[in-house]
Amino acid sequence: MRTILTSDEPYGAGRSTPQRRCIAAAVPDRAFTVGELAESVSRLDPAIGLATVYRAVAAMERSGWLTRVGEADGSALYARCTEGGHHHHAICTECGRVAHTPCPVASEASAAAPSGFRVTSHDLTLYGVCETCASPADSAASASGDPR
Amino acid sequence: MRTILTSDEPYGAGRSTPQRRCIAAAVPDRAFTVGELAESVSRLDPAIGLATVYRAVAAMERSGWLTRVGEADGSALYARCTEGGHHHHAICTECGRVAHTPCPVASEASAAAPSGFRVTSHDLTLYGVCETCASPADSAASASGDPR
DNA sequence: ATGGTTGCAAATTGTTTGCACAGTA
DNA sequence: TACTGTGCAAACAATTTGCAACCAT
Repeated sequence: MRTILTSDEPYGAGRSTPQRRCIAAAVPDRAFTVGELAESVSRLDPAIGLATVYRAVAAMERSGWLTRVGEADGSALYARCTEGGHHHHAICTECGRVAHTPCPVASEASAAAPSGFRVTSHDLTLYGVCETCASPADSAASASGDPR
Repeated sequence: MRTILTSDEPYGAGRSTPQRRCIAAAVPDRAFTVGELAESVSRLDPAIGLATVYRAVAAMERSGWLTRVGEADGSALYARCTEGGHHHHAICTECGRVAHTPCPVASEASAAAPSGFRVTSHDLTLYGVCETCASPADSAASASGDPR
């Protein structure tokens, strides 16, 4: 259902406009909120409005180029996710790096759920500290602002 | 950490006022949003304001009498949860009934998480249809409005 | 030309907070 | 009496939407 996209097609849906190209270029390699992305975008081109970023993120998510991976405080967290298939995300609370993790629910929780309860969907997100951020000597790890 | 409370102490913290007693009485035996609760409360006593309900829910949650069990659309879902220990919730999308389910994460996902990633917390909520709502002949099952 | 895209501002929604007053302990 | 709780309205933050001008196709 999700297509692997090349860097030439930022998000295989909709038109390619300078704004969207700029927004796609500003997408970091970690989890981020739309607000954070808008801030980066604003540094590249102050004329691009917040609403445009929101709409672009929606389009990117619709096409599968971006995935909603969780939420920090009151805002949604997004990240690039080229992985296919059903899986979950492990988000480092220090630097925002996102790792994939297999789904333990299908086998365990479904069976563990109350008898008669048919699980139709579930949400699972792991929060923690990644290996890089755990290394004491690694102070240069935390790229920019951290989610949560 | 969580105390088992008797029905005499709606939420073992703070004062007992007519409003809070009313709000506690309006808490349904299923998952609900603060908005839904406020509506029920309003039927019992139209003079009670929305802010008061929010503050009461916050107090109830603080004392452990209520637990945040998930979220529907943009709003938080709460429910009474007397269970102790670490566990998760299975919420019926038809009637809102909440069931407890053991946590499959500690054992599975942590081990499955990328090496070096130290999981500090996680969120897991199962959505589905409960046994009662699955029974075709059971139309009287869905109590009132349903979450989600 | 045609319909998706953008900016801006205004509107929504869920939730919180400031303040003066009322009521519990 | 000393606070905590209440009501109401205003404040807030995240996100969405209406609309007119624009521009990629």
